[in-house]
Amino acid sequence: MSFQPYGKVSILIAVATRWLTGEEQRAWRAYLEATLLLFDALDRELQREANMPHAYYEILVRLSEAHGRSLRMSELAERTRSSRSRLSHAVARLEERGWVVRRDCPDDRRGQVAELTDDGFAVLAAAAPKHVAAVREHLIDRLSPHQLSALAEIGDAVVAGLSER
Amino acid sequence: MSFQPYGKVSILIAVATRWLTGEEQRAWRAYLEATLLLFDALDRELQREANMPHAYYEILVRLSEAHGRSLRMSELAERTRSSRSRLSHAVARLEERGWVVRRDCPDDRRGQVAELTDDGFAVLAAAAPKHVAAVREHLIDRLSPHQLSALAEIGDAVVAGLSER
DNA sequence: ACGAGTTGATTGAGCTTTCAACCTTACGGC
DNA sequence: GCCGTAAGGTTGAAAGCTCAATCAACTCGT
Repeated sequence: MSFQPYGKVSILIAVATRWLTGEEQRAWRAYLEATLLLFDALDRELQREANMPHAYYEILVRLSEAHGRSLRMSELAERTRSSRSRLSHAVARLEERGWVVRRDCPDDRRGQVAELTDDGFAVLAAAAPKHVAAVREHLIDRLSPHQLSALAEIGDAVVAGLSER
Repeated sequence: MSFQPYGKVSILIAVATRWLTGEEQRAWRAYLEATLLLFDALDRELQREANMPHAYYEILVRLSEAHGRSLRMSELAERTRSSRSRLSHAVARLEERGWVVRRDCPDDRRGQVAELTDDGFAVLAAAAPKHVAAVREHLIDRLSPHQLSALAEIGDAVVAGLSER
């Protein structure tokens, strides 16, 4: 019987590990596999059609939805679930392309505000239809209404556990 | 009314885009957010505890489960849902660390076989408990049995759509 | 048996992400 | 007001991933 890094019952040195049961393993692996495939597909599609990775698209999305199409860097980082460092680098690239501008924050001299430019908005508007179509084709349209709401609840449960401090 | 890159009904130049409905958008965003948070957490945990990214862990897992703890590169790439290029780079790093060895494939002279070493196995065995605990804590234990089976089915549906040639 | 096309795998360049270090500015207590 | 600490944000280096190019070996049709 070989070692099973998700499923084996194995008495070891330190703590008794609660390995995954068959059902749990099946769910985790299906989810993992689906997510790898889906994100790869979406990333490739966006790269091909709009010349940006998905993370950049999400930055543009969040900015486009914000009042004045602008957000504090820290706020933008939270909304995109990105590290500050990642966001800093990404916004620097977006700024080079003229899709975003950074300005000083009026009420906090440490702060920076990122704002979506008209060019950036146009790029987003041009990219959105194909991206949404891909999300639909690969995820949404493959699920029943019941599965769709289950997915939302599952997502919420996971987010609730991880988004605290 | 502002542009909504997932949800707006907008008549544009070329094709009528089927934007996401409120429900659909909610599911997609919850799933997206959950996945970003979860994968980040798992990656950081693995990096901290075992000094490897999650993709490397999965390579070791798949090898550990295979007959003779070894697999053709192309087979390993498929099972880990990785590109060949990514796998090549990754196995090169794993080989540097002595966790994997590559040898020529006996029946196809183009082929390479990756094999998990004893060291690699030991590293995997040492990393597994904490990794499984993290998967459990952040995902599995937050879901009801019903949600768990729903997640498996959702995953299967998405995989079915994307894994075809 | 031979050439065209395909498959298996690797490589290097360029880009993104991570991590830790850093600087500046704000805040809270005394 | 001053000091210690926390918060906002950036930076550079190291590491991983992607893409296109490459090369060798296999397959199939004729």
